[in-house]
Amino acid sequence: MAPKRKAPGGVAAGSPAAKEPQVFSGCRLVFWAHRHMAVTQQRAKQLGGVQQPAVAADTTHVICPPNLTAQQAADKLRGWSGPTREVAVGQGASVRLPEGVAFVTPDWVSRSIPKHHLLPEEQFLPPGLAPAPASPAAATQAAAGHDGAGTGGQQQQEQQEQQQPQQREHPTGADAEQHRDAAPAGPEPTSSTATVPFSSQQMWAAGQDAQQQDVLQGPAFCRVERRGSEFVAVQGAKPLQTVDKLRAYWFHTHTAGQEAPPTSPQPPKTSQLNGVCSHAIDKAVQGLIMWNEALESEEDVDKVPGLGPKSKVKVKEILAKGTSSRIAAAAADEQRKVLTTLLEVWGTGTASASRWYSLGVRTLDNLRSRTDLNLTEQQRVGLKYYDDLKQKIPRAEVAQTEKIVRETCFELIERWGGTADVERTYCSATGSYLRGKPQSSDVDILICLPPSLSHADCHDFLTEVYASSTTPFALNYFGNSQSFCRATRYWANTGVAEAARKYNAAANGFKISDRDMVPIYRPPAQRHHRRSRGGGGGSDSEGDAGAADGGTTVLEPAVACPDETTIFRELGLAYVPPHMRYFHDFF
DNA sequence: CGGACGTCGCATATTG
DNA sequence: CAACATGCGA
DNA sequence: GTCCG
Repeated sequence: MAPKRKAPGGVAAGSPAAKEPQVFSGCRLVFWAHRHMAVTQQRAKQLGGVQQPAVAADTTHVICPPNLTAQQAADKLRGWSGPTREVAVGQGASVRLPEGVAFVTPDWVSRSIPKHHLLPEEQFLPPGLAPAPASPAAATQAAAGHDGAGTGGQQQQEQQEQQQPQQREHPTGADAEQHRDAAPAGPEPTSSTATVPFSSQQMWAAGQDAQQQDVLQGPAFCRVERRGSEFVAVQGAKPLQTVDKLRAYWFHTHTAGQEAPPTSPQPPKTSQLNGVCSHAIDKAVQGLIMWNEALESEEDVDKVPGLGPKSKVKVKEILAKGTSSRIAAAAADEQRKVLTTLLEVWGTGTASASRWYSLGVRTLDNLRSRTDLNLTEQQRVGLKYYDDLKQKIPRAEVAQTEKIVRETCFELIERWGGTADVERTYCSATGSYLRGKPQSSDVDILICLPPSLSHADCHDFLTEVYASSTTPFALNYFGNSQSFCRATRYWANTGVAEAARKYNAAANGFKISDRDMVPIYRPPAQRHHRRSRGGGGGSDSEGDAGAADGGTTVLEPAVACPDETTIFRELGLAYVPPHMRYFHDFF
């Protein structure tokens, strides 16, 4: 513990301060966090916070490591004799915390700064100190700690798949699950082989109350069985390996045999608005996040993979000054601000936003009043419901929606004369909800009719109808986070030539869509000239056995996957349950 | 240095 | 009007 | 912005 060290470089604290809002004035802060928090500490102090060596009567906040356990907290608080409040933190354990002191993660500091005001402390409670639900059934929230730690906490954040930046090193939320998977800690009764209903499939198949489906908690080792049309089975830490494998492959950041315990640098911010560079920047950020050692010297920065010369300069600047000149520049950049706002209108991409800007649009009201811009239908809708669309939907509401749809669905099946194979019906919310997010920006419900009703024509009221043979692919497509989806496809494309060869001697990869998985051949020299645009459209040039684009050939036969586990197996990957299918979503 | 950086379907714009 | 190109979200 | 050929 010696949190009191100055940031490296000893840059005069306060120099950049001049006009910065003193966000933390009046705060008396105790830092329980570690070395790599030096910059955060420094910033908090620059902005008016007063650091204290230990909890005292006038302490307002304790900044904790995100993975702080109740036990650790208790240890650090030994010697505190003031008034306390008791918090039950699960497994019958409880901890006594000083009255009137807020316990928050470092995120509270870093997120409050750009907001220019203090964010609600409850939303940054370290999961280890989150009050445990009274009963398992009431675990509805705190599902994966998100709620307990902070419902949303980022409702109106820039990106919608929030909370991720802390992933790796900060086992909060769903990550906590992962970490427990990897390294079961004391109190968890991992010996139990109980089947844990961690996701909805089991609940509905068993005809149970949909309300209980939120239970993502439970013994770390989920042992899951086949239910309905889907498998959901996990055991041990393998899913994590798969996640890491895909992540490494996707980002090309093969950090030499790194799989160390949580220690890390601070998660960098992502920027939007970058068309082409974003991939490179994501990669650099990913490299930083994966890096498990504190960055203290410039030489340290040079060791991080994925950083090119430009990125290194920026990281080094942050290392030295605690901030980057680019941040101030970006904040002051009018055009950037306007574009960012315009991009928030659904249906608007960089092209439209830039065009409008060049035509003088500066605000949403400009956009509303202009008649010369020819908004698309989607953009009109997006503008009209701008505020509504920014609203997040609480998890409970998604659950309710899902329940209603499911009941109606099964009722309909019955009315249509669906038979006993109704067990092979799928009707569940997917997307971020399935991944355990405390709130969602939309409700995706995937319905797959049972084989006995495969002939049923529902096209007049459903736009997407999946044949039962395609449901595993649909699930895989809709259930995964975007980045996980990308990574999986990328892996299938280029990472499993061997497996593909077994299907077709000419194949060197697979192509996965939302309805099938087919072997493909892609010419090795794909990094070469390419024509204008891929042949997305209908049949063209190539005559026989599957069309192609850029020389890629689609081959036979398609891979038959009766369930999602097969997809993973064919790709040589350990099955990953839906709620673990993301890494670090910037999207 | 030049080119890729995932892939798809849909809606809309442009072109012939 | 059809064929193609672009923009967009997922 | 970075990697690859």
